[in-house]
Amino acid sequence: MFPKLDPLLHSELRLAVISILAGVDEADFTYLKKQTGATSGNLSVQIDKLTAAGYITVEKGFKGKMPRTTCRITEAGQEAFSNYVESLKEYLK
Amino acid sequence: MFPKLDPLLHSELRLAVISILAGVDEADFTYLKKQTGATSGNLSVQIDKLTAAGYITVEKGFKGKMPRTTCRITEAGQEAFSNYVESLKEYLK
DNA sequence: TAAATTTGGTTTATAATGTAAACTTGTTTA
DNA sequence: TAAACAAGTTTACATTATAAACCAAATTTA
Repeated sequence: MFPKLDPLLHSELRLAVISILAGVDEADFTYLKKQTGATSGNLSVQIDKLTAAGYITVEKGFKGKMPRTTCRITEAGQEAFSNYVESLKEYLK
Repeated sequence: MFPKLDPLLHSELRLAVISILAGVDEADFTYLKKQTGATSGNLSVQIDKLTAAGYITVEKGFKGKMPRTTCRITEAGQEAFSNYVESLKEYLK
């Protein structure tokens, strides 16, 4: 009856990050931080977890002289997100 | 942009419990356990939390000689649930 | 140009949470 | 009457989330 919810996505901040990334080509750390209102530390940790799960990829580079961390959702991430949404619907109706 | 999700409802088991209770007049412990597939311990703890939050009420009685715990959702619980659903939608689109 | 501040993060320590295992109390069955 | 079962509760542990502290490089300010 109630499907299991992917614990990696069932987290407020990680869900917000995936939700943002699902809608754009890429987003950098600073942008994600602004949009989510998260602290840097929390965001950093959650990005690591999503990366470890293979849901996003992280590319580190520079924008001028300043470091820049760019995130993208992967195919696996897109699928996990859509599965999560479908599962969640069972709980909301 | 991303509304805060009620942490009391953003939990797989508590959400399942509220989801069930939102759709029925009342449900007892055993029924909730079967429907959710949770262990008794986990269910007991989560019911306590929902009760402490005022989202459900618990009535203890007997069915014959056996103890029976009956749960109902409160007005506050109904409202919290519907708020939660609305908030969550912001994350899913 | 040296000191202070800001940017863009990471690491780590702690608090909060979730969960299973163990326990309790009473009942039914062999 | 002993063993098994029902209906939970308590407790201990593992996981998770989060903030605070930290770091390095760049930028601004005095």
